Amino acid sequence: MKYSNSFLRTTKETPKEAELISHQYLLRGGFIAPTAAGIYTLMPFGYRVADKITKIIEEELRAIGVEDIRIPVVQTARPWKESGRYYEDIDELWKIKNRSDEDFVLAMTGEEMVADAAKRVISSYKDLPKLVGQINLKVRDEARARGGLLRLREFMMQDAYSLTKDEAQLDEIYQKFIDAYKKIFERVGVQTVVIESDTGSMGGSGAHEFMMIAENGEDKIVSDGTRAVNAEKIGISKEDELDGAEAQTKVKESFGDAQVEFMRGIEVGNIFKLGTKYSKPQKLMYLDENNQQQPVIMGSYGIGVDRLIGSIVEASHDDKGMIWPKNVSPYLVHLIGIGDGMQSANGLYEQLKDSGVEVFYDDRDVSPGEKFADADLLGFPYRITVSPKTLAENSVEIKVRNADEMKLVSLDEIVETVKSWM
RNA sequence: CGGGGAGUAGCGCAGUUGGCUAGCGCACCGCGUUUGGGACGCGGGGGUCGCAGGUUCGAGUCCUGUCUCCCCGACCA
Repeated sequence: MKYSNSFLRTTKETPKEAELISHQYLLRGGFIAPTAAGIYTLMPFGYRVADKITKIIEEELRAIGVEDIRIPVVQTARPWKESGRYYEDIDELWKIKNRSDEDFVLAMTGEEMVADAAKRVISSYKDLPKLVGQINLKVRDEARARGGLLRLREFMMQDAYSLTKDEAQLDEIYQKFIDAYKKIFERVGVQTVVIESDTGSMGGSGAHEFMMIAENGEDKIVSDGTRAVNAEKIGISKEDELDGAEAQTKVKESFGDAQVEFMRGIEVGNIFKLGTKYSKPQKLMYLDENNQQQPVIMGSYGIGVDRLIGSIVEASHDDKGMIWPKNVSPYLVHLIGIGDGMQSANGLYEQLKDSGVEVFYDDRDVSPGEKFADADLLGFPYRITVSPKTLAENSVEIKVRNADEMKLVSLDEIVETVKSWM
């Protein structure tokens, strides 16, 4: 893509609404366009990152046997009334009506819909286990959206569901998801820890969260080095309570005399052992080996895709801009032409494109400084500069975004060199 | 939902005790000069000052109401 053709405008100044560095850079780099609190239009670069994350997630989940489905974003309230959650006064649940005054809810999660659909499929223990999932919009009427992409009212989320006959089968699948999630976060370049968490309004017998440790994360984590829990789970919620006697007692109950430390984190994934919380009231049953009706045991597994984008930037940036991990960067190469180097840059752009390289080409007639500043802000892994200076050596200059050195590579070898990065 | 802050051009901001044609920087358009770290000159375009009502000869400025956005907290599948 050429800069001059792209739906892109970067800004030098930081929009005043942005406090967090990820929010600032994503706005300045034109990755997102705000529309309302917590609701953004994903611009081309933002879309490309989301797309890459999506593909990585799909690959890893298909590898453990998850089958793709699509759950409605506009959901009839009937199953929600069956499960009881419709009446539970969940503030985040966005309730709407159609023109005939019938009740619907927007997709806060998909448990009810999956349980409902599963009734068409499951009748015997021989039908279990089953794994289904999707990557689709979620809508939650959050009391307070914040931090750019870190807490949204509408967002893309991967949510998968397991249907099993008993706890043993659930445990086995639960562990598969933990392993798959670890691979996903590793591939997108985010370091996470798995912690024990509260089940919240999801209900069920257990839950874990994947936390990216970050100073400005919303969640508080208590860890003794071998085991970590969400502070919420052991009844600690306020920051200033952490050193208090009450908090110390709660820590002791959970950790004994072990030395603990407090950390903050961003929750990028969350998994639940739902048990029969949905299957019982919604009557999702199967017939066991002894011809007895049993409720299906469910689990659910989610990753916030948009939040992950924000988290990656929080974790990977410098004072000039973002630093995208190769696997999720909008483009691999940021090509810059300077002065009389433009002609050759045009040619190189076509060559790279023809070779299947994801290359973004700054073909604008603006000063070199502006192009370099944009390249730093946008943060693609490799910058290639073609200028009279490099052409005098019959070469181009390569700079890796997260390293200081630059080096010259001859024009004859540059395409092959770039291909070796793919 | 409680507390705090803010709405003036796409973005960042100024606008005195109410006063004349509402300004500045960036961005944008035209011409020219520039070309390795956000260049320069000259000339331009763009505003119902969040919205509604009120006070006044006169409101961006004062009063009332209302909407929206941001930050802290509560909450958080």
